[in-house]
Amino acid sequence: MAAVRRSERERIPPHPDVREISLQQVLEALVDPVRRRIVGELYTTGEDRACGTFDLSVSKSTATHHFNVLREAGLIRQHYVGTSRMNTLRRDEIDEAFPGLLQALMTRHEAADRAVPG
Amino acid sequence: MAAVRRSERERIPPHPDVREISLQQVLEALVDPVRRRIVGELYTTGEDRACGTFDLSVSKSTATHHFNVLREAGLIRQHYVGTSRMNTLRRDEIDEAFPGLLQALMTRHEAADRAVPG
DNA sequence: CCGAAAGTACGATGGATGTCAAACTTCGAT
DNA sequence: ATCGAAGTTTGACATCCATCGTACTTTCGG
Repeated sequence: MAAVRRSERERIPPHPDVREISLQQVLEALVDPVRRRIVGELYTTGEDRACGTFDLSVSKSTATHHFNVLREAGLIRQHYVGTSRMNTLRRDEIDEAFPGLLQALMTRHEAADRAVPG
Repeated sequence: MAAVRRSERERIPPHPDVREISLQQVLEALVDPVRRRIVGELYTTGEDRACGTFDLSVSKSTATHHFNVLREAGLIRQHYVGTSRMNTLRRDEIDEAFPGLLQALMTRHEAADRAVPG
């Protein structure tokens, strides 16, 4: 018997509900430059992206950690496609919980160095 | 005039220019609940406040540390009045550098626990 | 079935950083 | 001149967290 075929639900840890998202956790997630870059890329492209398609300067295990933090903070939604874990920005829900926050953080600022990486 | 009367300028460390304020530093400053509370009180009251008038749950030396971080991040301006160090929110300048950020962070959110403390 | 690809899990580690107490400085008031 | 109030400075400490390497799991293609 081949390996037990787990459903996607079982492979992906749970996502928090919109009502459970706390500002504290969102800020702790977005204060890290690597995580802000991830969200920035999702924000500008507006499409789902596999973990491996991001231009991150960290190892794979560290990247996994960052995606976990983002998911637990309620910022992204994850689902599997084959061996690839796809990531979606929960834009509408975040906007509902914290109006204007994402836009304020993701807008490219003149003086600010790394607001949104390309 | 016995003692050398130092000017206020000499007693207070320098403040960064608006153009030098970085989003990274602002986020690192505002991710701490104590510092976000300080900014929150300044934001809602809109008046200068001495360090001692804040309802913080930390020691004096820790409070000093937090005010320093906020000043170095460009979020507050400080000046002496007697032995009291007064703190002003640099609201206009922050709004210019990061439009909408302060409002998004300081607005009271329903589900979010401690967006703006009292 | 086998191998490669994409991630995950698990320690381990090094650097920040929030915290405090104690000693000190500065200023206003008595 | 002295005392207290307000803050600062310094040093120590504990904890958190980003990071990595290695081993492991799952899936897809041949």
